[in-house]
Amino acid sequence: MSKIKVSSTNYANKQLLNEECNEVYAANIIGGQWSLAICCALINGKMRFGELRKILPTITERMLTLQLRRLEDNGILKRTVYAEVPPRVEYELTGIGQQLEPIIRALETWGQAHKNLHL
Amino acid sequence: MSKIKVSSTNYANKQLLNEECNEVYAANIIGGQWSLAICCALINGKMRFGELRKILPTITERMLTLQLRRLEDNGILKRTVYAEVPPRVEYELTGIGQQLEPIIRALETWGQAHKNLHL
DNA sequence: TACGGTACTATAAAAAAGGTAAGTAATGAG
DNA sequence: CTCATTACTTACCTTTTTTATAGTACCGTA
Repeated sequence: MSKIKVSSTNYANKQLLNEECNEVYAANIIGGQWSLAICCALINGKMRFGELRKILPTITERMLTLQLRRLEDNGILKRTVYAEVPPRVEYELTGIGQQLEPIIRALETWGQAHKNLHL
Repeated sequence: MSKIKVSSTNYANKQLLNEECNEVYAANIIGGQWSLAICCALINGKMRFGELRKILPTITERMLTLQLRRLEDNGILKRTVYAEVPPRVEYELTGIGQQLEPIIRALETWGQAHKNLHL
């Protein structure tokens, strides 16, 4: 995750799919390696950066920051900075972010069913 | 998409998430650039390779093949080869593949809502 | 014999995503 | 003054995903 190259075929293809298929558009928004896990963690309420890091023990700080920024840019979560030292930053789902919950639950159920099939 | 390096941290992280979160596991299965679009196309019934290619005009044959193989390996779709010349191959969703439909619809609705917010 | 249609495969390269390691700022505690 | 704490940032590197381009087998038709 970093800068995208707007001149690439890949970029053009993504744009095209995003325009034509809202489900692909949605999948792209929640589609980073850690995005869904982060959303899932925030379903139960706000959390600090460090708490998220504990819940996702193997994520690097860089990745956590990047994914949080992307989710924030996409309006999925809200970031609140408290002017304290040491700093305190809280993350919480926005309205549209909370509307992901039924989708997450459905994916969870489907994933479980799929796993059972492939035992 | 090709061989994965089982010794990479990335691979380990994915495995871990897949084990712990069924929703992430599910997202990984339907999470290629074209996978959802392919599933979507197949919701209305079986299709041939060439038909899929027409629906996704900018996909390369290689990508279409790779994604179809992956979906097949994951039991999302079934591939039927007819011993004819020129060859004919049909793809259709399996049972678990069809169970994706409500999820796709939900993603579609959510995607639309999200787009409206960001106009 | 050359050609067309279908569903691929092989190889290489580009682009995107993810990981490693180190550093930063501000402040209060010791 | 030094250290610990928190939430990052930066530069660089590896892995994974996607794209580009060319080529294959088969057989019936012209």
